[in-house]
Amino acid sequence: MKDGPHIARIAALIGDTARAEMLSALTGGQALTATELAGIAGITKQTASAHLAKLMEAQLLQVQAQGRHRYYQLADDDVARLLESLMGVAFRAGAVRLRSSPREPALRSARVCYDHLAGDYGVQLLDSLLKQRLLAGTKEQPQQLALTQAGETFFSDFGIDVAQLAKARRPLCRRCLDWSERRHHLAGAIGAALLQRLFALGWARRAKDSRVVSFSPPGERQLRQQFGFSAS
Amino acid sequence: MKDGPHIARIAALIGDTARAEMLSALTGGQALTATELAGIAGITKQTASAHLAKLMEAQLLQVQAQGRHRYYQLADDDVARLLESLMGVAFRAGAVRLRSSPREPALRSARVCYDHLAGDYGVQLLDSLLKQRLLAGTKEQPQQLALTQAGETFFSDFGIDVAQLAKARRPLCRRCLDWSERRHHLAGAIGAALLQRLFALGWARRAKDSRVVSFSPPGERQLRQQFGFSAS
DNA sequence: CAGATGGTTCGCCCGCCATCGAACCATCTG
DNA sequence: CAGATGGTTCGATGGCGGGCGAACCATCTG
Repeated sequence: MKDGPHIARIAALIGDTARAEMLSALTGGQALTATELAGIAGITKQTASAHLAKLMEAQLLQVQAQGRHRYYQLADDDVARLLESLMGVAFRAGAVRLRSSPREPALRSARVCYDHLAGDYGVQLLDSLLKQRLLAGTKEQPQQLALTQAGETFFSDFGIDVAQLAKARRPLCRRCLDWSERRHHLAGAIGAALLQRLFALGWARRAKDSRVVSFSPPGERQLRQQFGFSAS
Repeated sequence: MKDGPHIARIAALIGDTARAEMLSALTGGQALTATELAGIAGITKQTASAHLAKLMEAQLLQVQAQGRHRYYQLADDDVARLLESLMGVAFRAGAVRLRSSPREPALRSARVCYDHLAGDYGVQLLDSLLKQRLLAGTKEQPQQLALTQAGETFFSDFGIDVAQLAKARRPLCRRCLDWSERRHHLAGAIGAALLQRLFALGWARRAKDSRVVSFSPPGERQLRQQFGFSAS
């Protein structure tokens, strides 16, 4: 009856409020230092240090030492997906954080998921790319997405160096399940590059200390026009 | 900084060894009674009862009272997916249950995932179905799978009443990520029906008290032949 | 009805783990 | 070098929650 991997260990790690807070913060994709994380979780450095050590041991995080700072990140986008998955279940269970209710609608509209765009905007964007056949499922493995010929030129025109991205180890296109919309949005190297590009163009920017992404009115217009999706 | 749903609550629930054990057992898809679950988790009925109450409150489980028995099940296949996702991360982190190492290879080969077939066999089966174009991604939403015309007749010939299944609320085809193979296998109503059919034909059966699925030698031959995949 | 079995409720105990203060190392600034 | 800031280690404390025994309700069997 004792089958499979030891779930409880991992779940218990995420199950502590402080650690969950840190992990959630890292879901934003930025690397954060230990003290920043301590601040976010509302605990002292010492305890944060202890927590981070545990998370490291379980390979949920990765560090990058830079001078006297230690930048923590999620180990992997598997971990990011797990966290989003948890949010999905928690969300449905009605366990939405009380204090942030004012910000919650904004989160559902557009937010950073690890390093790409999620929320209503993210979902609509993927839908639109698929409808225009700029992306498509590959033949052998439709769970993987691939750029079509048209898509490749489209993204190049949009200022994304597709060839460069394709060289990296990271999968180019990937689907990621959206907890608020319960549908997929675009992840992978292209997803990340696209979000970066949106920031660079000034169409959107990250809200301070939050995963919320807000579009400028002209940026939103441009987005809708170039990616061709209807008003929400 | 306090964004999104309250992850920790859910994770903490799963993070207790006893509860995790119960949930893992339910990942097998069968409904189990409270005392069975207590036995599996290695605790008394009373504490099991307390745990189950908590899991119910968080909407991770659903009950079905039948006489003096109460049959517990996972609330949803979202929950099942979450658990599989956790297994994936736990597995990678090297937290494989020690005591079951003898059974572990069997688990990786073929097991029940909620109500459909997972493991190496499950993955190969989906691959093969896709390669033969019996299944394909739909145009608008390639994340969803759909039966092709050929697939429909194939499954009908195999003894599965596709039309009947299509009537149900449940999605017909669905992808499910496999923690041991790190690739997808077939879930959804068809996935469930297929596994049932394999049992009914006597090609495979469930090991007692485990998620392991074992194929009979002729059953395996038949499977490889009819679904056309190479030896592993 | 009596007896057996499935589940729940209550109260108490105990162990684990998050938390912090204090002291300590490491790195950067000047 | 001194001072400041980032991070870790250690030890002590306190509280939460999982565990069980006992008693109780519910349902089925005869």
